[in-house]
Amino acid sequence: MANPLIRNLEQFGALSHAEKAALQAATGMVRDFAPDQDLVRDGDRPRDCKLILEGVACGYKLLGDGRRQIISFHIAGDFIDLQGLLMGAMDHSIGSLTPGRMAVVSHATMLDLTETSPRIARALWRTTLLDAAVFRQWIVGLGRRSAYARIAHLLCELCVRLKAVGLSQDGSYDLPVTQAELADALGLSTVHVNRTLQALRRHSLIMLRGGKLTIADWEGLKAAGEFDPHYLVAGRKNDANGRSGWLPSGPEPSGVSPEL
Amino acid sequence: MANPLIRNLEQFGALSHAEKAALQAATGMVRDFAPDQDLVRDGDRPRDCKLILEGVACGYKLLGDGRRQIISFHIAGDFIDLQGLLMGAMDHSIGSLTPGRMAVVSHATMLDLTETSPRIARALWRTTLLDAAVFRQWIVGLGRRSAYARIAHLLCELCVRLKAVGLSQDGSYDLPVTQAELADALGLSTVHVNRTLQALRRHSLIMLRGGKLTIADWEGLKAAGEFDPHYLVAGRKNDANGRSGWLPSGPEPSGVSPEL
DNA sequence: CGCACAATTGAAGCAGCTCAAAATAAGTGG
DNA sequence: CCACTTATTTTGAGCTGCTTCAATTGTGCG
Repeated sequence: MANPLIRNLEQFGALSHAEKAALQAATGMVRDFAPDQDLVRDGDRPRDCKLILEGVACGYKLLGDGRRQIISFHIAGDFIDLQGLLMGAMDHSIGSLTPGRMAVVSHATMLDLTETSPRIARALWRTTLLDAAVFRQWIVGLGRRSAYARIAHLLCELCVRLKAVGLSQDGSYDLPVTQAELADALGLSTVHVNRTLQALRRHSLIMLRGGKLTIADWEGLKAAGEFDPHYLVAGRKNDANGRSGWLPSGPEPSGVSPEL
Repeated sequence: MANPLIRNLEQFGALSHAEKAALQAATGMVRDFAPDQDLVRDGDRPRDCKLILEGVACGYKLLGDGRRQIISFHIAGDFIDLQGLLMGAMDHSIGSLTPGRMAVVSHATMLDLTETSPRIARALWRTTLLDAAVFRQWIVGLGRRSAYARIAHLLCELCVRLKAVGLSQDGSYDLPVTQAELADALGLSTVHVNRTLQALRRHSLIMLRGGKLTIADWEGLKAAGEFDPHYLVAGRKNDANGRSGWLPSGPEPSGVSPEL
C-alpha cells in the first residue's frame, strides 16, 4: 500500500519522483497511540506535524462547563496539527478514538519540504482548504439542519472520506464512535442521537450494530442529509466535475450542479 | 494607508521589499461592488482571487428549502475565494453586505507569487489556517453555546478582527448587518436574535443603534461569550503569547492561558 | 460471572421556533 | 420637506424539537 500521505497529496495532482521520495523519507518516524488519548492538546505548541496512518482521531474543544464540541474526525492520511506549523499554538485538542499509528514529521522537515517544492506546499495548503470546506458543511448542519439531517450528512461524509482511503466498501464501514461522541460532534444530546439513529434505521436508511455501519439506502441517506459530495472532491485530478467512480455506489443524480 | 493585503500577510512575519512590491503590483486591478450582490457564487470556478479592500461581505450556503446559513464575514484584507485557486469550484457563495471595493488578482498571478516566494505561499496558507480556526469557533458556538453566548462571541470576534484593520476604536464599530443576517449567521431565528440583543443591552454589555455597535463592557461580553482571542492571533509576529495592545481596551485577565 | 461502559426508554421541561401583527426606521419620488 | 412605500425592529402568544433527569437494558471483557 502506498504511503497514505503521498496518496492523499497526489489526489490533487501528480508529484515527481523526487517529491515522493522526499515525502517518503519525511514520514519515516512512526509512533503508536492508544485509544482515548490526547495526541495534541489545546494550547500546545507542537514541534512536529502528526499524520494519521491508521486509526481514528477527533478534534475537539472543551467549554467552560466541561461540555465539549467535536470539531472534526481524522482518518488515515490526515494531518492533525498542521495548524501548529504556521500558527504556533493549537486552538483545539486532538484525541484518539481508537488505537492507531501516526507519522511524526518535524517542523524543520515540513518547512524544508514546502520551501523546496512549491507543489508540495500547494498540496498541503489544499488539504487545509479541504478541511475548511468540511468545516463549512458542519456549520451549515449545526446551524440549520435538523438532528435527522445532521446525522445523515455526517454518515455520508464519513462514507465518502473512508472510501477514498479504502476503508469503506459497499457503503459499509467501521464507526468506532459512541453515541455520546456523535452527540458531541453533532451538537445534540446522547438521548436524541439515540432516538434519531433509531429513526434512520426504522426508515431503512442505515444498519448499525457493534460499531459497524452499513448504508442500506445511499440515495435515501443523501437526500435526508442534503448531502452533496462535491465539496470533498473539488480540485481533484482526473475528475474535473467530481464524479468518476469514487462514489460509494449507484449512479449520480441527474442534475450536474445540484444547488445545495 | 498600506495595502491591506500586505498588512494582512505581514502580521505573520516581515516580507522582503521585492515581495511587497510584487504584492502591490498584483493588487492593481480594483473593482467596485454594490451591496446585496453576489461576488462569487456556489459552484463557480473563478479565474481570479478577490480581496476585499473596503466594505463587508459574507460567505453563505443555501439549503434546499431556501433557508441559508452564513458561514463567515469578510472585511478589508480578506481574500474571499482563495478556495477557487486550488480547489477549482466554490462550495459556497459570497455576498456583499455593503458597497465596497475589491482587488482582483488572476490565478496565474497568484500561482506565480506562491511559486516565486515560499514566504508569500506560507503567508497565504496561514490565512487559510486562520479561516479554519474561525470556523472551528463557529462550530463550537453553533453546537454548544446558547443564543446569548453565541451572539456575544460573534460580537467579540468582529471587534478584534475589525480593530486589527483599524476599523474599530474604543470597542465601537459599524455593524452593517441586519438582525435577519445575524440570525442566519448564528443559526437562530430573527425573533430570537432580537430578544437576545435586547438582553445584552439590558445587561449593559453592548449598545446598538443604527448599525453602530459599541461594546460597553468588554470583559462582561467576553465572559458571556467565553471569548478567548488567542485563536485569532496565533502565529502573529511580535506577540508570541498573544497580547500586545491589539485588544479593544482594558487589561488582559490574569490567567495566561484561560482554558476555553 | 460480574463490572463498567454503551445503548435504550420514559417523562417532564425549556430554549428557541413559528405565526401574526404593530411600531420604527429608512428610503423615494414629487 | 412631506407623503408614501418598503425594510427592519419589536412585541405577543402558542408550539415543538431537543434537553435533562432518571432508570433500565444490553454488551464487551478481565
